[in-house]
Amino acid sequence: MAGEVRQLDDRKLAVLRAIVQDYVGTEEPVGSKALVERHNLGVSPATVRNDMAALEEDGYIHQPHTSAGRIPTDKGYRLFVDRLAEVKPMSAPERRAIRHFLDGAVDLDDVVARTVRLLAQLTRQVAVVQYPSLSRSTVRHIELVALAPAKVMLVLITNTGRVEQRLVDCPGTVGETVLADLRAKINTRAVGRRLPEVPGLLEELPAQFEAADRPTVTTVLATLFEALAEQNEERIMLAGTANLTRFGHDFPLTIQPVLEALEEQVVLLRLLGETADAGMTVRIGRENAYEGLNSTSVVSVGYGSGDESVAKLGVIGPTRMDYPGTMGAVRAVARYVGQILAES
Amino acid sequence: MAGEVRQLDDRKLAVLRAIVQDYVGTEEPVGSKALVERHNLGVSPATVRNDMAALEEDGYIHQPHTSAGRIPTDKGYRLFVDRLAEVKPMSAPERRAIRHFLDGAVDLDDVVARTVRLLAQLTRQVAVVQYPSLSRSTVRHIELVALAPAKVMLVLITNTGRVEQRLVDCPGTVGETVLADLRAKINTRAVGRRLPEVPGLLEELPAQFEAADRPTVTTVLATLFEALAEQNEERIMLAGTANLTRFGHDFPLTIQPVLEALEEQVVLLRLLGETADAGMTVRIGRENAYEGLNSTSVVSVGYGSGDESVAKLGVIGPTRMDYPGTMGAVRAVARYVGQILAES
DNA sequence: TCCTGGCACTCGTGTGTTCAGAGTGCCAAA
DNA sequence: TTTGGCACTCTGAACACACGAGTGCCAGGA
Repeated sequence: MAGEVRQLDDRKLAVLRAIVQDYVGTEEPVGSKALVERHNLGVSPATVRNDMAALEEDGYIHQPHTSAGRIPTDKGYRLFVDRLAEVKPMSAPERRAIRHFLDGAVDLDDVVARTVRLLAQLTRQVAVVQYPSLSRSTVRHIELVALAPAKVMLVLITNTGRVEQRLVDCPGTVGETVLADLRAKINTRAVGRRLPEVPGLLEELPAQFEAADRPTVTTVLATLFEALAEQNEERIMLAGTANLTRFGHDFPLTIQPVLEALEEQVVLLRLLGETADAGMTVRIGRENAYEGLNSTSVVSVGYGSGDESVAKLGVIGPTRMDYPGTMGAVRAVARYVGQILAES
Repeated sequence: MAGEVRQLDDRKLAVLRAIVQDYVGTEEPVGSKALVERHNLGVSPATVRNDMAALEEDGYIHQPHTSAGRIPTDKGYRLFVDRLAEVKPMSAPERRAIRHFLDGAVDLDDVVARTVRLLAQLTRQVAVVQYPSLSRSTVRHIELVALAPAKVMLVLITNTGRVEQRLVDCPGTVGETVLADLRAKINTRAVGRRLPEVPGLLEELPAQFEAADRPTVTTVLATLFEALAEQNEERIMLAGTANLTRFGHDFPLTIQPVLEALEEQVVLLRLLGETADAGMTVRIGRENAYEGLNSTSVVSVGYGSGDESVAKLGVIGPTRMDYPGTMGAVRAVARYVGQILAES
């Protein structure tokens, strides 16, 4: 009886669902009596108590102390998300509002900024949006500008509207004609290609220049390759940290590690990096690798201009969050951002 | 006796200084007895009590409740900052560390990112750094790139290393020769000039082109002027919000409005905007216009590559902060950032 | 076999009381 | 003008206590 993996019957699942819903709503441990009052389960409190005892034995719920109500555990939320919750679709007016808000954006920075604010507002939690990644995007244009005799500004423009610039210190003076030639040759080969492929396509380029110019060419190319490869420079935008204070006064001390985690771009990038490419990822409590986020859940999803995702976005909230609503909002926002990016 | 503006004698000032120092250190109201024990004032507690009564009557300190110690008021901190505190210079090792940390930066973004983290760490408070403003900087180069027959990418590079790009939709097809001509003419006139002067210098440019090309030229120029004038797009970087939790548990509820204020770029920009151009600005408690920051102090200062400041930076902390230390750190960091910018 | 009502038990929370300590204000004396 | 003394105030901690919510278990019934 004990320890065995028990097949939970429908009513036990219904009880768990009810517990999660009530606890998310009230933020207070929920007892058997209150449960049968608010949900018409068709059974008496005593029956529910038996089910609760079973659920607790299996680790889905937990009692803070004897004679208190029950609280879902991470495992309980996991079951809820996997089998009991439906993603709650946004209402038509909400969808219109999202659409309208994002349509006002003027450039990539603005799209990301608006997205993250929107997400924070919709979910009333902390929102995170990763800038479209370089590695999946393609080259729209590469520009070389002579700033000084031996200084060249390199500008890389991608199809997602992202611009990277690098200052190149050349070994010698750079002639304008050489620069023009190089610019033309690079663009002919690279435009429209994905960033990671570009280095391979430009390898034979130095050989086409006179020996005297080759050091310059290789220097410029080296910097370009660096810029192309620099995936870890991926930026992230954050909003809604003020919502942390709403997390409830039951664990206000835990707010500090969360704030610390949010300041570490690396942590956030890794967090989003763990998102599956397709579908939505929900990491609950201790499922998160970073221990500062052990009492939070992360809902994240990829978004992109076409079928493929070029970056991730998500929200971070207490494990006790409204999963269906949050997942609905995250999915809807990701979808619309993708559309916006595809249009521009 | 009462209500009159009283000239505070030296000992009263010493008492106020001692109160501020102790309160900042202990975060607890400070009483007369503890005061004479920790600072050798050469008088008895009773005397100090008399002085305290006078200071309270004049509004420099305040009692949370009868029979509690005294706490400095905003006015008290103001007097302390204006007349009693010396900016505490950084030690030589600290200065070296600052220098070394900032020297590692590779581009403007990195300089700002490092600066803000450094400042947050040094002061253990929330740090804010404004990107070097466009209006004070000068044009290093303006580049025009044809992306498509009727699409031009405009890139503006300033002497502070900042890059602004704009996508221009032209009324008709743009010839490469026209573009080259325009690029040359713009750069001849604009390079080295301050951004606000540039529009005036380019006004007569359309007249130098053939009638057929004028719509394109004016469109490009209009976008350029927009980019030049866009001062409110000034960006800000933030770090150290986790330090808010250290603010002390005496007003943990006030953390929310502060977080909200920090999320509003507009608020932060206005905050820094109020900084005097020369010298350091300290805004204490209710001196801050934004009411969410009524229980915080803002220490800010301008920084720049030369003599003039091109942007501001600062820290936000509880009114009960270590003013001499904070001011020293802010000043030192601003100075070194200025140097870094001047070198690059 | 499963559900239900009843009952005794546990334990956290909120309330009221007490007590010690810190700090003050005031006064008279030096 | 400073000082020591003294009575007074008030907060915060510690403690006791009652209340109530919630549980586990058991015996009886469908």
